Amino acid sequence: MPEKNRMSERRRQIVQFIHGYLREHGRPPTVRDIQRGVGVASTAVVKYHLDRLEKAGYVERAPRASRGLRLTSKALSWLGAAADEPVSSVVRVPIVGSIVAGEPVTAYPTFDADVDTLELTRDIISDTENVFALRVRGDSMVDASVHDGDVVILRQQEEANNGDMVAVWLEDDQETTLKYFYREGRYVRLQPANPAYEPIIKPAEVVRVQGKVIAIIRRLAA
Amino acid sequence: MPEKNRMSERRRQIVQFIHGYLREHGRPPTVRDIQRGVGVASTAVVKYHLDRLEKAGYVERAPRASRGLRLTSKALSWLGAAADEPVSSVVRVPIVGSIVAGEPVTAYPTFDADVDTLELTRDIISDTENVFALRVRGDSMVDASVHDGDVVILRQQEEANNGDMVAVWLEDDQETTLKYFYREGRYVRLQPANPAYEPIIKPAEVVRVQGKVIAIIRRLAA
DNA sequence: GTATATGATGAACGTATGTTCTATGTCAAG
DNA sequence: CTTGACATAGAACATACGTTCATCATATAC
Repeated sequence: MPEKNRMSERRRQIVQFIHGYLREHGRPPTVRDIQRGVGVASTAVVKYHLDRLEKAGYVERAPRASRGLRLTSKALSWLGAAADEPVSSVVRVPIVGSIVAGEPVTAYPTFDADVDTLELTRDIISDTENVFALRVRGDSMVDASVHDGDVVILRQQEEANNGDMVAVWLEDDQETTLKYFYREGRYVRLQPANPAYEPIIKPAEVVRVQGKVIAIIRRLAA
Repeated sequence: MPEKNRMSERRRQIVQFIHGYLREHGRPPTVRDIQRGVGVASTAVVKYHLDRLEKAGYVERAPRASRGLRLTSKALSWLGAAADEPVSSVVRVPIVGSIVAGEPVTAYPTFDADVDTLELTRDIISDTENVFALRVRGDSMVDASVHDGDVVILRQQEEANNGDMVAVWLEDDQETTLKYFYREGRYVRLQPANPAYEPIIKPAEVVRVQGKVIAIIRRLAA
């Protein structure tokens, strides 16, 4: 079976060329620049790969604008070109996956090349140690306060204080959920943000805190 | 006596616009972008000033190439722009104020020095035109989906499409609120995100859209 | 006055450039 | 063998965009 995350050599070539051209000329290349740069005979080939790269989130484009091309942070980190950005209060955070009912959050990963990343600034997260992001998928662990498609930023930790919003793995239900955390003796009360929902009360030993939510970002259709 | 190094206001405008455009879009502007940006009626005017600027060593151009334009270090230092800041994906957005019941959102401000700003990355907002941020204060216009302390990112616009989340000023109630927008004939239905709340229905003429919400950021206690 | 430089206008013109369409070859899955 | 993704080619099209030109107004210098 073909590796799912393998990006074709041609695509890597193109991203690399764009990056080089940008550094050299101070403007993005045209489709035909890329065509010559990577050595293909048709502009349609370039267009084809740019479409794929855009869909994969490596490139953003301004339709019909000449040189309307920009590399995303994902592409830059993919190139290992993070050295591009100097000082900057920009922080790159890995998106380790999605919250899906039935699966635990995977262990905090090393910075693999093709881990999806999210760029944030220190205006949003002040500290970057052990910070990671999760994309919320589906409604299973969601109440009115967190929606499908939201990105939650978490700091990895096993303990939580009362009132913290945490991602927890429930051993017995075999699922991850986002809730407010309250310790009550040998039990843990998991309180949905929406007061209309009933709290979940579990023995402490089946509740595994995976991380504490430090920010929630919701992007609406632009 | 006119100073020898005095550069016309128009020229300063143009250099400034190029610099801003570059930071926002990651590519140089076209002649027509500049034309609109500085408000002249003919592309020939832009060409004229670009020729002068090139001769004076403020810009370099690649003849006949679209967006074949780059600012020299001379231009950058002239602008007081700290050296050659590489095109960054960081965007600074003004926080124009808070949403408070009883007050309209102030008009979109010019970029004053002492406006509070928020740094975001393009991973969060892709476009920066007319984007501003509001801090949500109090609960008066809030439902379960937006909380006190949240920051909402908006693009300023007077119209809205059905389903957009917008900030609207209600003439008769004299207050601003965040709701989903639905046009229904001569009326507008303002739908809270929380289905448990009742929609507000108003005649279209008392509903003034102030901007469309493109992102919501909630920071929890670190 | 007559010059001369500066700044602006509107209308072209030519080509650079993104996009679309049709067609072809390869390769793995069924 | 057929089917369907993937990659490529070539040609044509529509328009985005740099450029040129003729014209006009307003200064300052001679």
